[in-house]
Amino acid sequence: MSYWLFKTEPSECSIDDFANAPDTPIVWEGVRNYQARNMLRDEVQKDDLVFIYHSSCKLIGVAGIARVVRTAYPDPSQFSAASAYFDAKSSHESPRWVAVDLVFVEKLPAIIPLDKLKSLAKLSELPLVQRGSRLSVMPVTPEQWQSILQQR
DNA sequence: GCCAACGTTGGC
DNA sequence: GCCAACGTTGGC
Repeated sequence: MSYWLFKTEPSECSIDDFANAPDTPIVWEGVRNYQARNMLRDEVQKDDLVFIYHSSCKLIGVAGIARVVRTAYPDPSQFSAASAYFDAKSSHESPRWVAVDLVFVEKLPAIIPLDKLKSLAKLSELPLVQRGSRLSVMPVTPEQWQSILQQR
């Protein structure tokens, strides 16, 4: 069992979308970066736990926790011309992008803000707080996971 | 395979 | 909205 952190813009998909549909899998689609894709495809396993991180919004930080219920499969949005995530260079025969499904686990009582995460020495190796890092899917070590959870 | 130009991310 | 940093594209 591994831990992850996934970034999302809450205007697109927020922890409340999970909380409002606690038994409905959320399709985590739209990852369009190869490094992130490779982790989704090759490493994210069923029952892994995921911090849901809100970016590009007023209150930036870790908002809650979700659990993986379906491992990587072809991201449907890449085939949909109407989707913002449409990729004309992908094909059903050889899909370029993958999605996973997540379900709600927990909404944190308060967002753990990015400032706080940056101030924690134990998180210095977490790509999220490293200069220039833009990874939208990243691994979290058990120690980092506990360190973040302690900020609740 | 190099690398300039362009596009995207995401905090501020 | 700005812009630094990074990623991708495509001509050569």
